[in-house]
Amino acid sequence: MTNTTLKKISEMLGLSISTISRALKNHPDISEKTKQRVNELATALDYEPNSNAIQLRTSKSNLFGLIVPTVSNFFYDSFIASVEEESRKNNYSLMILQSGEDPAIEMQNLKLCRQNRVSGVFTCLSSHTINMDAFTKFKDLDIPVIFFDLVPDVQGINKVCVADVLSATIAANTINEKKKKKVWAIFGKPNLSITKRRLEAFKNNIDDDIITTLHHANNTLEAEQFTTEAIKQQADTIFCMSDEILVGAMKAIQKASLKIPGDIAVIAISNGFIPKLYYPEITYVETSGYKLGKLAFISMMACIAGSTFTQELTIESMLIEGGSI
Amino acid sequence: MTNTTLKKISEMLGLSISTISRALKNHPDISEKTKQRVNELATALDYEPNSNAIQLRTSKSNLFGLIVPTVSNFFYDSFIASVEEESRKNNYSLMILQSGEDPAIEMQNLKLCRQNRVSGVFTCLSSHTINMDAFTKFKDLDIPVIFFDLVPDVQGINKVCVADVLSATIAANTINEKKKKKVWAIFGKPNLSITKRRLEAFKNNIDDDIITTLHHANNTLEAEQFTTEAIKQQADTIFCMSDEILVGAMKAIQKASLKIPGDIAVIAISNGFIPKLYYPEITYVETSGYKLGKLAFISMMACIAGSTFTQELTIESMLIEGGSI
DNA sequence: ATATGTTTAACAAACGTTTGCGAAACGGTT
DNA sequence: AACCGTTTCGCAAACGTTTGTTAAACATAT
Repeated sequence: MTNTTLKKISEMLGLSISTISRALKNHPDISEKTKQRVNELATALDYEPNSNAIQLRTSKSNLFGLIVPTVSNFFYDSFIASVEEESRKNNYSLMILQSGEDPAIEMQNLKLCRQNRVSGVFTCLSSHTINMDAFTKFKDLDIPVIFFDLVPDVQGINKVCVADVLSATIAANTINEKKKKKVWAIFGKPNLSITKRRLEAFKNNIDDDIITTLHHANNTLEAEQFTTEAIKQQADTIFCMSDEILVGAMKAIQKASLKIPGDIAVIAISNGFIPKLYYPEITYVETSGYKLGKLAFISMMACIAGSTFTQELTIESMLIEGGSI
Repeated sequence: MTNTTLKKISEMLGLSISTISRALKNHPDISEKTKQRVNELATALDYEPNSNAIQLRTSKSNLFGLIVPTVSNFFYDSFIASVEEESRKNNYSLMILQSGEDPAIEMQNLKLCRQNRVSGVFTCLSSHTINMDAFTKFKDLDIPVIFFDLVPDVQGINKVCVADVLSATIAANTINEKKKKKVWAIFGKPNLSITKRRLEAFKNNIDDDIITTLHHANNTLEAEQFTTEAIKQQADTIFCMSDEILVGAMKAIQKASLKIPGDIAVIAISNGFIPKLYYPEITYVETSGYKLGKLAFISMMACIAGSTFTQELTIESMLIEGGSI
């Protein structure tokens, strides 16, 4: 079976194509009687407008691109879920692309976005991306770009991020209040700006009389090794900058059969899923991918609506108490 | 700045639009000299073909739709990651839609797929979907549909799923070999066919002399409650049909401070992410979303290539030993 | 009767491509 | 000089819409 088009309907009804088009859009030029005839036949034939034709004619695409290192990640998946939800509600579709931390694929994905004439793109830079040239094309074409999470350190672009400084500060203060003595703070890859900000804020806010050591783990396994070492050194608290780190830390703690928080306390910055898997649940400072998605969408809609000045938005974070400290 | 089009290039070069089009596609009718001139200007102007125009003209969309209850799920996210990867490699884009278990939204999403003239759709039915009428439209339009994971119980459609019977059988056999005495087997929602198949296979394969009780948990919390009860009843093994169940079970076990596998053994059917979060790692029968995605894509490409007969494919599962049983 | 206004609908161009067909331009053969 | 075969390119239609402009039909007022 072939798709029904305006032409098909017009021929069956002996009307012109433009009349059909206007009738379906409830244009005042068309009489009620014809509108009714058209609508009846249209629904009978299951007419569904061809998006490609519409987009070609109107040069409006109602499509957003979303580029992420990988979909399979406890932070990004909730971000995506959130943006998809809003997009659908606002009559947009979402084209999702993964860069897999590969700048070349990232370029290819950006090109795909342009070829599909997206109305805007949400993107999280892979850690290796440095060259921002690719994004100037979007500026030239007036296609809004919203950077989220790992945002580049340049001015004049739209960014939405979690409150790195605030969340690390909250974590530090919580440790202070609990009168801890010896803290191992484990951070992620040292070159990421997200890492730098969290580390800086943590260092600046942790009490001076607490013995604090700072570490960088590149992955879960390294986090586990650091934690094992921390246990040997009789640290009383582990701070984890991210879920990836937390998973490693917990592995080490379970392996050593330590009681939380009696033998050792744990506190993390997290999206919230992982901390709730353990008992007692881990106390964490929430950085919600879901909320970030909502914020990113709002920012996008502002751009679409014509807002010319760029903005840097931040979601607040708050402490979610488990029983781990 | 406005987009570069064939027309623009043709005017600047004093050639016709069709010549430009052919030159860019390396058509033999065009002389090498003109091809070179055209290509140079095209790259200089950053020409990027308008997908909408191409798709309109050729009525080929190079777009797949993917509908899933939610992106934010440890099985679906890896499935999506897998399909996206393959799609990109094969020059297709992916439009991702969430149904949120709501049949109405599911209908809306299917309509969106049709309006965007997708080349095919991957879909996982939300548990409440029963009416298959919506999918007959796709059959009428010759748009292939690949059902995955939770597939409907009807004939003549393309399905890819994990090997439910096999994986439950493997789990049962593992328990048999370990000479366990008292097993609590916790399954998911009773109305799902995936639940029925796993339950049936498990029941049929577990040794008769093992005291086995079967339970249905609708969510993680219920799984936790069942497990607490199991501990009270001194069960020596917990079988978890899914990650959702496993998370609940582990919560209860940690709460009771039991040693795995000494005090209680655990075995699950899982995608693999959750089992590796604990120490010892949980022994599980692998049902990989990633592999399922690959398989689904292969099935899709077969349809696209013109394969007319429908197929039901299954990925094999295998036991991944942790230290939990 | 003509003039004027209102309702209703058709015409045609445009969006950016692809592609079948026709036609210049050119060289080579008799 | 007439013919023919290539090479190289342009013309025009089509994909399915939207939308500005024009035009028929009819009613109302002078």
